[in-house]
Amino acid sequence: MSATARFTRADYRVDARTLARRLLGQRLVRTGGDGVRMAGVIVETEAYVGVRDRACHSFGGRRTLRNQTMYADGGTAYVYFTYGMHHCFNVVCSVEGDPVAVLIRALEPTEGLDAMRANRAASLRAAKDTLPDRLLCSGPGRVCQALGLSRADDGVDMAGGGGTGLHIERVRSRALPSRLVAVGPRIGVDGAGPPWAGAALRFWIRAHPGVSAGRREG
DNA sequence: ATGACGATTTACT
DNA sequence: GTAAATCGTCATA
Repeated sequence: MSATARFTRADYRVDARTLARRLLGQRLVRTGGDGVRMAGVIVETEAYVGVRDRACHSFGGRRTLRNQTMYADGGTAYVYFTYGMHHCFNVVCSVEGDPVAVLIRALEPTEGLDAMRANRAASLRAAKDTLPDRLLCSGPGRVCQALGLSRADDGVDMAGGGGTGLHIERVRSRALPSRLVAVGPRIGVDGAGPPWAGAALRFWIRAHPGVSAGRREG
């Protein structure tokens, strides 16, 4: 079997904007505790550029129990809990001590769809086994739910050789052509105010149906 | 000890 | 379109 190239430590040690752009079209792979492999192509990301970014958890050098993983080395998973019911999954980038990360907002699911559907349907009031593919991973909370990511995965090393159960596979050596990539303001950060609320730090594959609800234009 | 607040999603009028 | 759901974390007292 041919070894699929994984993103390495060096690949992750770049700035958030660069990584957010480069992750589009690459494959996120999650192996659950039961050995079930789930995967999807990353179709929407957001860059959180660090201490100067008012929308970023590490703004002003803030360092707490919740966000300390942002200060880890590039290639570390940062998973946090919000709104009392949802998790969000980020990939820490840059180097240790520089609290920068990329939020994974949406995937196009490609492997383990049954497991994802089971994970997602579990929380829906009307348990539907007919949940359409496009609703499996089209939003940051949905991504975590589908892949079974929680705070237990916070701090996991995605770049190490060992089977941490979470890594990114390089399915294209070149970045997506820019004509296929749309750029716009991040979602849900209005409270940060200008210029950060409106900064063009969200990246997505133009017109892709997997992008989070109502946000694929641009 | 207490109060306010989410990098969201779902359900409902 | 709007509003409810729901709770860990953090800042303030």
